[in-house]
Amino acid sequence: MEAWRGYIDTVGPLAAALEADLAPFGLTNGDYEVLAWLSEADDEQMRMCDLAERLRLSPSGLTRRLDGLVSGGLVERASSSADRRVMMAQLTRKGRRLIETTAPDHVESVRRHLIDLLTPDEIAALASAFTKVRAHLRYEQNDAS
Amino acid sequence: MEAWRGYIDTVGPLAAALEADLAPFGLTNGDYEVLAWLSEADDEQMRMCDLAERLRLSPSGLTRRLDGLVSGGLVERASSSADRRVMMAQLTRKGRRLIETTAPDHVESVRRHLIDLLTPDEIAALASAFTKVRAHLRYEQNDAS
DNA sequence: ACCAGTTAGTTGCGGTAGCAACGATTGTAG
DNA sequence: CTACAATCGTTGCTACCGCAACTAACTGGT
Repeated sequence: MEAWRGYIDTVGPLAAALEADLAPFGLTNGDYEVLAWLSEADDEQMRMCDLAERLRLSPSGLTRRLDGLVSGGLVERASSSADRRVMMAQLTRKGRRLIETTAPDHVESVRRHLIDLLTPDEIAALASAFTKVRAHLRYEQNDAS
Repeated sequence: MEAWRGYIDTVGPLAAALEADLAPFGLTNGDYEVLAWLSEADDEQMRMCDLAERLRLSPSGLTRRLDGLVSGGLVERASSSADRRVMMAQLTRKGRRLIETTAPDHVESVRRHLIDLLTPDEIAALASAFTKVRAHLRYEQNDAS
């Protein structure tokens, strides 16, 4: 049970530390995640609803997060020709440049604050543990339907 | 690095699942934590600033969180006789009853969603890992001062 | 071809939290 | 003793996010 209290006291501050490292680039953790997913997607674009699922955001949350990125010129909205309901979030050239310069720094930040502090065994245990927890959460979710 | 992505995708939903289990009692995770800390404190009361630190909340955040608990009759504000600047958050009888009935359920919820899914080795690795990360975060924080 | 049901995205609203500013009190030096 | 600094809590402001409601568009059965 002290593992639980340790978890509680670590998760928040860890996220805050990563966010602080990202601040010089003018990005929040959430913004970074958007750009990272888009940069890995085909044609550097994704449907809003797919993106929302990836980011574990509600549709409205994603709409507003994208508003910020659009006004910053990092992402563009483009309507799909195949389905006129869907809006594609499309990475701009500026957005691509920013994520490319930011990513190495962010990866280094994650290493410094987390990965490099742990033994390979601990990292494997973490990965295994979170996989199990996630599987259980998904199971419960489907169970309710 | 897939450990990291797993972490990201697990932390949020896990907190949401615990919050959902707490909802029938009319409590959020944050409210529960306030009551839990107060119930363990001497005289079931704590100074606002000490409580804010424990909860990793800013002073203003705690003020408003307490507003909610006070209007729900679970906590009272009491001024300190020793130092007229400080306000004590004091658990009420109603608050004590609620935390006493809620706590077993919450502990069971944490077990079900997390602890019982893992091997003892994994739990130990988690505890060890978070302790290291927390120590490193504190070190950096002091370094900046 | 049409209508019910589903899906996609946006908007209004409420709840929560951080920062900066403030008032009040206490501690510390000179 | 008095001035200056530090501490404690609250409030205004802003930002973020989820839910519910809404519009628009697609889908499937008849």
